[in-house]
Amino acid sequence: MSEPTDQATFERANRLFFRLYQCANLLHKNGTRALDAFGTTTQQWAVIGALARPQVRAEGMTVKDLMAYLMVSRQNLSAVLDRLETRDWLERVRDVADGRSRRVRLTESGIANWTAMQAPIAAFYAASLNHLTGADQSEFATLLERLRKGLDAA
Amino acid sequence: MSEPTDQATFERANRLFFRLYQCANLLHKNGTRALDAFGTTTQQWAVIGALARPQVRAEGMTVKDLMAYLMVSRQNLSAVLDRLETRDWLERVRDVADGRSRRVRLTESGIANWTAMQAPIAAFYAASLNHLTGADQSEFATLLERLRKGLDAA
DNA sequence: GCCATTCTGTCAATGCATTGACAGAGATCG
DNA sequence: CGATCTCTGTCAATGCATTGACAGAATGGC
Repeated sequence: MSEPTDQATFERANRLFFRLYQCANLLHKNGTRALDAFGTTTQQWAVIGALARPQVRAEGMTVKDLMAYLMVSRQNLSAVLDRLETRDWLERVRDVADGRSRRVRLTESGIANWTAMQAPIAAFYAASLNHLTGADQSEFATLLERLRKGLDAA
Repeated sequence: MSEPTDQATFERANRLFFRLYQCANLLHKNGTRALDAFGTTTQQWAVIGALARPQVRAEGMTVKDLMAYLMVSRQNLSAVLDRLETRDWLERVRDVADGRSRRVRLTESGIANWTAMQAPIAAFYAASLNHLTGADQSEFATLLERLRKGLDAA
């Protein structure tokens, strides 16, 4: 094996990012379609999923922490939270410890809907990961995490 | 090694898709930032990159083929093409073989800008892939391709 | 020639995502 | 107490992305 040329290195990276771009679009499109019955997008799915975690469910998360967790802007997150709050899936309550913060918490209705969404989500996962073994998926997640670190620094 | 439980399988998939979601957002944000000097987004970058390929550059691509290649909707692509056309980076010319089609082709200005963009793009690639070896990247691209097939079917 | 199909474009609605700027309320520190 | 910083929310602009619906022009089959 000889050293790859700069050109080959560039094209390899190009292929990688192009496929990432395609997968991201497909995730949004088909993920949202999978949750069509709930009128829920992948972004809302991510927000609810974050709030439904066992260690979070009871007390909720501050907006700041949710921003950091999802890595989206405050203005963007605010709009998504507004939509979910309007539907009564979550509520924003003042933090007793710090009056500036608001804790975002799933309502009972939100938890019920999240529970109901598990079946179509599992089906979506199964169909999407059809060509990937369990080991592939673990490796995949590791590579994504390394890429995330690099993208964060870039 | 025992068989993984359904719960573990679900959580592995969950982690995978969440990281994909994060990487996609970071790609858009930081990729666009890398091309800030050109006022070009990652989406426009993808379009120009498709049209700049050697086998395409001379004759251009039809809108239909570009849609299939990028896997985006006609209405979305149309707006992106409008912006690039306004900046005189590309042109839409009638296909001589089929009057319904229009061939989208880079202008000289578009090609010049694409050439100038190569350096910042290479720098972005290098920084983003800092934690990934060449072998990692090849493996990564393969996994993304398998996921794309699954997502397409889902 | 006529009809159906294809290719493209547009209009409208909705939602995601960024940035910059401004504001108010609460916390913190001197 | 007063200045500063933090957390949140909002307004505005821009761009990406989807869907559904309608329209016009060109092609192809019969």
